[in-house]
Amino acid sequence: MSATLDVIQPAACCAPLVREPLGAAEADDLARLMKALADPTRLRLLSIVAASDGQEACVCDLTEPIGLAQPTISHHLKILAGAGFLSRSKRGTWAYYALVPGALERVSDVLRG
Amino acid sequence: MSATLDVIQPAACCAPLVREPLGAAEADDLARLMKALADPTRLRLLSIVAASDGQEACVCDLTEPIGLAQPTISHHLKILAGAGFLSRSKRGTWAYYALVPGALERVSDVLRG
DNA sequence: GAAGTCCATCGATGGATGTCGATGGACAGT
DNA sequence: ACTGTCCATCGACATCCATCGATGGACTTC
Repeated sequence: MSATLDVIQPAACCAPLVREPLGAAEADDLARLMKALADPTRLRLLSIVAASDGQEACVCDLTEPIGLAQPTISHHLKILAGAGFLSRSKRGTWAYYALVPGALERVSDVLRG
Repeated sequence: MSATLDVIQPAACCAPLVREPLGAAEADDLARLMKALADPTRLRLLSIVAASDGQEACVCDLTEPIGLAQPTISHHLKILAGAGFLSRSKRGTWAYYALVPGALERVSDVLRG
């Protein structure tokens, strides 16, 4: 099986959604992006990263405020990165996750007319 | 148990998300809204309704273009209505689902800075 | 009232998903 | 080398969820 969620989508997707009916393939792509955002833990992770200095944070800064086990945090961060909302860069022992500029805005645009 | 998804949320929710860290309760509310949008069938239903005349459509018009069984369509429509994105009004034998004005825009606003 | 259409609910089922403990690799400091 | 910290992967488990067939209520038309 191997997940296949490592394929990074550019995090745009489709037409405005309320203009004309979505095709099945477009709906699939958009739903995959929305699924990444449809979890309270991931939303909190996104907002913490976004509010951090330079809009990035290392995993060690994220584990405690969320209050879940470290593997769980890693799991959610991987999903957010796989959907194109976060980018990962390792510096020394630490892994820093940063907000990808424009990714959230592109999803936001699809939701408006 | 009894579902408890019939409690209709006003479909707004919280602060801009990238300004300051979301609290656990706010994240829960927002995630519930995003979950309703995180399914390809529901996204297609929303877009068909939005593109229809008067931004409303009856179930009979939705079953065929989606290509799923009628109970499945009803199930998804109930979820969208429960999240405040659609409203239901019965006229004669038909049940019409209409887009709730501003509901999608409010979610869209949370995603922007 | 009988027959037919529209639709919601119910029960069942297979698959996806969130969570964790255990483990191991990579790196820094002693 | 040894120890300790940071983090990703793995395997397991419990729960949620999308889908369907069957059923029944509500309404229209004959």
